[in-house]
Amino acid sequence: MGALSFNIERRVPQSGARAGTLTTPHGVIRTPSFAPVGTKASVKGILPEQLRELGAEVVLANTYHLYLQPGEQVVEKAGGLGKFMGWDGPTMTDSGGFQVFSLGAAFGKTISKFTRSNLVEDEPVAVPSIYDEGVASQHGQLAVIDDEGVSFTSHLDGSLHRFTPERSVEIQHALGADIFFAFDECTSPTKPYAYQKEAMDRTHRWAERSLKAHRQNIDAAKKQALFGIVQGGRHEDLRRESAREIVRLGFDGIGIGGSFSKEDMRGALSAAVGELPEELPRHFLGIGEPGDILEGIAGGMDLFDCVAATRLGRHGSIYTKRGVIHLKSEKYRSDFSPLDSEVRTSDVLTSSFTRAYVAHLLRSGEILGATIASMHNVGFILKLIAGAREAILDGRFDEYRADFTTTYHG
RNA sequence: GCGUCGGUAUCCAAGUGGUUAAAGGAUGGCGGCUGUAAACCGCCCCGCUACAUGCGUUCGAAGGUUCGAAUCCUUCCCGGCGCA
Repeated sequence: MGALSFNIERRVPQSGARAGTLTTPHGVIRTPSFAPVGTKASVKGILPEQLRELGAEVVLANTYHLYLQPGEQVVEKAGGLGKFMGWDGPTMTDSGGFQVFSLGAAFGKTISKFTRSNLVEDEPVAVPSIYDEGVASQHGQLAVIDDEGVSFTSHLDGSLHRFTPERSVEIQHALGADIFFAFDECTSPTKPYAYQKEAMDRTHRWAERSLKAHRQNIDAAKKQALFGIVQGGRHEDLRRESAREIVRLGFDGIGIGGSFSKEDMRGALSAAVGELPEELPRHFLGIGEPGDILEGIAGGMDLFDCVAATRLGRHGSIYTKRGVIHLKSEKYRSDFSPLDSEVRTSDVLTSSFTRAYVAHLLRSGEILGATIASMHNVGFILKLIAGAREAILDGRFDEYRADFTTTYHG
């Protein structure tokens, strides 16, 4: 089944890195590849045409967000996600599983995709007043999990909603992305082992139900590919078990999910990847920062997505060959050098702007500042990953990675 | 000239006798952000410092009343408005 064909062109034996092509109904993705995140059918601040020019080959949107607004029927009527947003290339949708985490266990906490090294829950953080009187305050979060699915309180208006694996598949069929993900539970790394195991088992049951729901829709199954998500937190035994189970179920591809601390990422990844067959495409969900992407590639991952590039840019931080710099910092006020003098991100799009100019735009609230910085960052990541692909094909990935990490400090 | 309202920290702006170095914004400084609750969030922002329930200096200026004043009184300076 499935509408995907994955072809690995070259492997780097020692590191596990590989380069290939993933063919979807809407075009080819040359892997390893990075999908800019367009949660609400918009990569914030960047036009689809510009994304293409920056080198993007696939974008990822979100089920929870599009279900709430504008509603999946609207996207379906528009002709699917790609048509709706004016992007004619391959698309992906995430299942809403991450929102189970960010609106649930992580709600009002400082934990996120990554946590600080000490895996102790931080003090709750102030949440916007809109939630004060909603259902949320009764249990301190906007998502509550049971074995069947998850009940959500909309972060927009407080209304109550429910996702099950079947419902998530149904919505994602309507959204119509080339690749979509099974509804999973992303756990907080602060939860104990027993809970990680419980949540992982639940994710496996949900995975099976997702697959079943997907296969029942013959039309959708012909056009769309479904990826299962490996969980298991930071525990390598659970990661192995999860990977085996997800592989056994027979998905079109594998996503590696979870929230962990920096130190755990490598171990969790390699434990999972060790159980994966070569021929399935592997997506590292929510990763990442430049160094993490290279580590993921070295660990055998093919696909990445991350909000960091756009969010950091919008917030005033940009990637440079030396690391992230905070453009709004005083020292760039009169810095008329290019955003990154050492890396040509996209020659025509952002390279002509100076740090001082973009800093000015950002400071003064001009939306063009967010756009330029976001484009710069997305271009930086896409360039980094395209370079990695070339390096793999040329058999010099290790040098490429070493070269990058010795100068990049982030 | 007369009347009237007003002059508060970088800016805007609360406060009108007593936990007041002085609410709240904004600007500014620093930090954070990894399947987007995020064009957002946190900390700092009179000076000095041993960064503390410390010292010093502040609310147009100068005097005064009071145990105590940004807050009350007097005069002066500056600004808005009205009338001549």
